[in-house]
Amino acid sequence: MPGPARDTRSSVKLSDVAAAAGVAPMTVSRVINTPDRVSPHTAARVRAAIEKLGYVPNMVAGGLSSRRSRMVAAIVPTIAHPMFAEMVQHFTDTMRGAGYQVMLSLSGYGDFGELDLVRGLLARRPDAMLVTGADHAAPLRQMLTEAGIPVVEIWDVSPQPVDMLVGLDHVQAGAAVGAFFLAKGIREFAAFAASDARAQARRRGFTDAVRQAGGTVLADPVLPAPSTITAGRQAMGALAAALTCRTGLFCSSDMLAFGAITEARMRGIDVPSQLSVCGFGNFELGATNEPPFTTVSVEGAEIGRTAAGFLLRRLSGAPARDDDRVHVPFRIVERAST
Amino acid sequence: MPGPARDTRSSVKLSDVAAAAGVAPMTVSRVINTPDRVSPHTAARVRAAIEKLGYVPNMVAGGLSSRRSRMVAAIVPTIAHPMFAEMVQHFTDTMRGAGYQVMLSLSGYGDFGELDLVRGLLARRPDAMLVTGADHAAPLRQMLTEAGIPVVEIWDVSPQPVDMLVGLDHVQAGAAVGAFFLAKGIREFAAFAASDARAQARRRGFTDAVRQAGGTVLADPVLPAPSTITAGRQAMGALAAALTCRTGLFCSSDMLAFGAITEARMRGIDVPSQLSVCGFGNFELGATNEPPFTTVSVEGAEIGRTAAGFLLRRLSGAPARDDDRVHVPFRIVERAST
DNA sequence: GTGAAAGCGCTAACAG
DNA sequence: CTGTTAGCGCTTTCAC
Repeated sequence: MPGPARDTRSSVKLSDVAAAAGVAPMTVSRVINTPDRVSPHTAARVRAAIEKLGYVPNMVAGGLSSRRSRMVAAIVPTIAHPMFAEMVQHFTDTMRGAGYQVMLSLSGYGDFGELDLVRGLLARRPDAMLVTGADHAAPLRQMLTEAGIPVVEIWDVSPQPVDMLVGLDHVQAGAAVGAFFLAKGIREFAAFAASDARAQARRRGFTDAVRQAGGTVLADPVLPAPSTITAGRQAMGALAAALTCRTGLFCSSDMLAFGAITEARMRGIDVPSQLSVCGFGNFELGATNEPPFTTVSVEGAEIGRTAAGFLLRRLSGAPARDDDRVHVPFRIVERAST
Repeated sequence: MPGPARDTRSSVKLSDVAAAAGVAPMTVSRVINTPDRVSPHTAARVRAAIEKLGYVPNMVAGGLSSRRSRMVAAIVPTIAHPMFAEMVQHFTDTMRGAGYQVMLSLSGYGDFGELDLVRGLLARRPDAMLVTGADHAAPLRQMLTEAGIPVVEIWDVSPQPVDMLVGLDHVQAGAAVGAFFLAKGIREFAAFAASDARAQARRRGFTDAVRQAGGTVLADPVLPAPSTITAGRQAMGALAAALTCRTGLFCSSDMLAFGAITEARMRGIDVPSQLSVCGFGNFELGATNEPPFTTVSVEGAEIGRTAAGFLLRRLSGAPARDDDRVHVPFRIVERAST
């Protein structure tokens, strides 16, 4: 038989409340989960007992029985990035508003052991799952599929999403920045991009676009992920000597752009007449800088809310639909740096 | 009897693996949890079956039975603040390294509904809990105590911690900044502080210290939490006219300090000769700024790791000790702004 | 080293 | 509207 409790923690359980209130355990369960199916009078008595005993329901037991954990798992690479922090914040807020707890996991950059991470999360039987990225290895895709729960992939596009998708087309975003510079008559370019796949996709979209239009790419160094201000300053230091005529610089993150602009100021390179700079992410940093700088704005909050909305719709029983795969829009916010 | 599964998700269970491997369910459980108590040969057979069937253990069931969830709950106000982001990152990393998943909850500033939040988390029967702040209302304290699990409070000090503590003395940090300015011969002061309790404690420590030394506090506006660069710029705009002689400005966050310094530059106020600025948090922003600015450094990473270490020690069965209540050190990092 | 039996605390389904 | 019954999938304990 099962051993004694490992400790005496909160041993008050549903049946204790039931006994105290003089009702069946099931009635207590109903008061907690479906109060409108209990007479107001009984409910009041039960609630008094709950209060008096300090009863905290055991959702582990409830989850085992009902096969619903009221919990969703979310995997993001980091929360140090304002975009993800904001997205996570809104995702968790929306989910909690609907009665779901979010179990957040930080995967770091590099995808090492993402399969184990997902397995560990699925072992907790979440009702749904959010994952960052849409380019998963086959075993991971399979595990996600076989879990039989709604899955939403965010922050990336894919021709073959596992299930739902709230993605951003990073290549297209980079290309848009290229077109933006080209429209200003700029013909020399540089790109600073972090090493992660999404940053590189933006960089590639950018360099491909400007080269196709006959532009020259002076440099496109790969910088460590996650991006830092320091990396931007250093990359700018290295680029400075190569600048001859007006150059369009695209940075895969506002952190890099901020560093680049700071370094340019120190070196007497004028922004925007000698160096035209566009960042990515629309962090507060860029808007309040002097000069405020141009950036690509992506609504992290909207990604979080949309992803949550998709999962909640499915969790409420709605079937899969065509429109639960969306690309989130981005827009170039033009400021004084270009 | 219980209904059919709500869905067909991953119906492969421990007993299926056992059947496939030709052993008892208990043996499969041992292979997963205590592999050294199973013969290598049997273990290999079981592992093959697990692999073949794609079995993912159900920790909900396991948790109900063993009364251990291998999960810890953590509550922080926000992850938008680099200090908390870093702390959370290291806390979760350390915990995961020891086999614990972290369930992160963001409480926002304002403490509204923190009791419900904690109740909801305890319903999941975490093995331990981290909470931010140490000044909790009585019902919350009681709930935490009665949960019977190790609790660590961080980021604040308290004469009466619920259990363990990894705290920072914010009043003392503010006072140290005051002393730092005073030692430079500064006699006029200002403080920009966010409205949250910790920021106000730092502000109070600062203003009390400088007033006690005969200094004058020109202004100490309360700004919205969380702190933004914009708020710092605006507060600086309002303060500018009042500056006469060299003034020491303490900001409760590097965000505010950054905004203040940017605004000062725009207004032709020289830093540090006319305005001496010290921030708080040691964000990358301050180190890379021109001029780099002085700040109070607190190791978020260390708080996270220490808190995790405390919980893990307790979880491994160690009793409460005197030294599981520590104050984390802070230090003033002097840079060009002072 | 391995197995069998007995629940962990809760809820689905059915009965009244 | 309320109660009864039978598990959810796993681990504890004890026996071999």
